[in-house]
Amino acid sequence: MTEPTRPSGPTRSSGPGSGLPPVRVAQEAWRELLRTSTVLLRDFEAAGDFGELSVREYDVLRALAESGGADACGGLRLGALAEATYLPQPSMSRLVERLEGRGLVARESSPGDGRGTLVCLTEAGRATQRAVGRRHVRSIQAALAPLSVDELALLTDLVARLRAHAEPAGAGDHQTFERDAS
Amino acid sequence: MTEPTRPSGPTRSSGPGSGLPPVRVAQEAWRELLRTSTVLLRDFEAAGDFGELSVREYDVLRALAESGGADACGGLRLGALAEATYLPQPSMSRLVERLEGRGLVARESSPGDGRGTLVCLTEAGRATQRAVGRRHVRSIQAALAPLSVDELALLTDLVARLRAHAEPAGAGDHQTFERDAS
DNA sequence: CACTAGTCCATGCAGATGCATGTAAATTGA
DNA sequence: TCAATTTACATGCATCTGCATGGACTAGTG
Repeated sequence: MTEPTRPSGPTRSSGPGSGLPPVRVAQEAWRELLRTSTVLLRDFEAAGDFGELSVREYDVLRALAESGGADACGGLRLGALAEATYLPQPSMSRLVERLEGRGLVARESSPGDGRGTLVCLTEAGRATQRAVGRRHVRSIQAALAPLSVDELALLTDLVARLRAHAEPAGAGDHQTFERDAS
Repeated sequence: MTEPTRPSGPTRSSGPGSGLPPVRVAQEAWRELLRTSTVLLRDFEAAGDFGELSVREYDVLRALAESGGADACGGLRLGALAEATYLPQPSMSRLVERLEGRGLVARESSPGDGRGTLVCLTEAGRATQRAVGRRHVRSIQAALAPLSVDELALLTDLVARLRAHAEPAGAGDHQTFERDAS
């Protein structure tokens, strides 16, 4: 919604400039970016992509699944999980607690550091993550179908440049690591 | 994070094709889109853009400010507000209740329909919205500075096309109106 | 006009969220 | 080696959220 005032909305901007004040261009871009990600995420949830999981819960399972997985457990420390999902540490603590209660992850004391907690996927957790992941991937492809592969690559490049320039992460606390990296 | 399998990350895609499987291109685009909007929003909050307001509260004040404003009150019905901000109606009811308690909005029975509630900005609410809005606009411009005006217009166009294709809104309930404008 | 159905918003209640803080383990320094 | 500091999680507590439901009002039908 919004931006109805100008019938010739900015959406049609194909040529440079597009004729509206530069100040507005940035606002427009941010609003559309935020709204689109909100709406798509809402649709994914409504479509049942995540089954019995919340988006955040799925995010945690996925982060664990992507995290090496080679070791005996291949899990992640709680702090790393919190960072990876941009969630405050206490929230992650509770979230993991609930996932553990449902048998999707296991907590074990971090080897070498008695303070740390290593969070690992159980087999059930891995299976759930895979099932949800498959559904979700299909939804994503359907949702992004309006753009060509080249356009998608371009979009990715544009937003990646924005994110790279954003607050260098962990401004609050924690050490700031960028694991892996796409 | 993510996409560990392929060392040559997709981020470098500048030319067409970019050489990675089309399936992955969509996933990459969605993840980067979601992460970027999340991180930027987080930064805006951390920077204090919204002052004493939560993002959702600001969103409500802005929706009201943009809604005509010509009439005696120029407010919006509660349902319209809920739709405009993609919030469930009961949540909006509570949110408005709190904003009213803080003197930022006023509720009055909708004229012509005894069921409806018209939500209006108070003078304090309008002033707050303007102050926050000014700060926020500056933050937005700073955050989007890495992209040229043309690139921003392009980005807006790409995401707008995605959103246009998404679930046609009001899939749940309510009528779906597009009132006014920024 | 009575009656059923539909719309709009508020509320009960259970669960999720996050800030401030507490506890345990590791690190530093004398 | 031991106190002081720092790091890593966990927990108390006060909201905030949202689903299911309720209450008030309007619209549609005979």
